[in-house]
Amino acid sequence: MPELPEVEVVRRGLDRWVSGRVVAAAEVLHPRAVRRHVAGAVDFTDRLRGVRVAPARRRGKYLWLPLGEDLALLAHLGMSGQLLVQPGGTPDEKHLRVRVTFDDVARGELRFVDQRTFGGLSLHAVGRDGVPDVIGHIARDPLDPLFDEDAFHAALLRRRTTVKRALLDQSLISGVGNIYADEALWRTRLHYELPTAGLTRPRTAELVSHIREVMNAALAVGGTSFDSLYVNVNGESGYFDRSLDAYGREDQPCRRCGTPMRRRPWMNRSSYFCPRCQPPPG
DNA sequence: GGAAGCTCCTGAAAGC
DNA sequence: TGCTTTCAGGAGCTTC
Repeated sequence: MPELPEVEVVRRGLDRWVSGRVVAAAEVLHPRAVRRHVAGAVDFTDRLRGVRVAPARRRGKYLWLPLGEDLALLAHLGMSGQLLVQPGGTPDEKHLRVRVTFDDVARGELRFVDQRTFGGLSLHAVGRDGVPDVIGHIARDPLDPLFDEDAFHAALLRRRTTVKRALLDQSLISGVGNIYADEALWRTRLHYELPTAGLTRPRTAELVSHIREVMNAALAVGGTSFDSLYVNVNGESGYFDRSLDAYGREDQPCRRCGTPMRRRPWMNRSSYFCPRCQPPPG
C-alpha cells in the first residue's frame, strides 16, 4: 500500500523515465481514474496533448508532474495505484486505467494501473509555490527539510483527538499511512489511542524521529510491498515488509519483549501493537 | 468549526 | 465445488 516511501520511489522513477518528454496522446480507459478532473476525461486528454513534462515533485502521498508555468498532472496512488513505464506494444494490464504516450515512442509509455480505483490522475492549476491548488491543505511531510516540528507539536496539543488519528490526518503531517503509523508508534512505545493532549514536546520529537527512521529505512530498500499491489515504475516490488516490527504481526512475539502482538479493529482498518510496550492510556 | 463515521472499490481468503 | 461474507485502506464527504 503506497505511503510516502513508496510514492517517493515512484517519483524518482518518473524523474528518470518521464521528465523532459513531450506528451503525444493520453487515453482514459476508466472514468473513475480521472474523477477528480472535474472537466471530464475528454478535457483531460485534450489538455495533456503536446505538453512537456518537468521533473516530478511530491508532497506526502501526492506526486505531480509540472506541465509548463501554471499546470500540473497530479497523481494519487490510493490503495493500489501503480505508475508504470512500459515499452509500447506490451499487453495491457488487467486494471489499466490511463495510458500516456510520448513523441519519443522508443522510450516507452506511462501507464496508470489501479485495481481498487481509489487513486487517480487530474490536471490542476499550481500556486506560487508550485504546489497544485487542490492539495494546498496537505501538510509538509517529515522528510521535507521545511517540516516544522514545533508547529506540529502545537497542532497536536490543539486537537482533541488520539495520536494515531492525528498521524493519519494529512493536514497535520503528510505521508503517514496505517502501516508506518503502527511502526512509528511501536518504536516510540505509544498506544494508538493516547490523547494527543498528553504528548510532551520531547515525546513528539521522539515520535517524529521514529517516523523519519522507519520511512528512510523503507526508502533504502524500495518501499513496502505488503500485498504485492505496490511496485515502482519498472514493476518491481520493495522489500521493507520483511522489516516490519508491528504491522501484520498479530500473535507473533514482540521483537522487544516477546509478548504476543495484538490486532484491534480501528476505524474500518486494523491497529497492531504490543500490549506490554504500548499499554493503553488511563 | 472540529471530530468521528461512512463510502467508494476489487479481489483474495475464509467460511459454510 | 461454488457461493457468500469479510477484510484491506486513503481521503472526500456527511453527520453530529
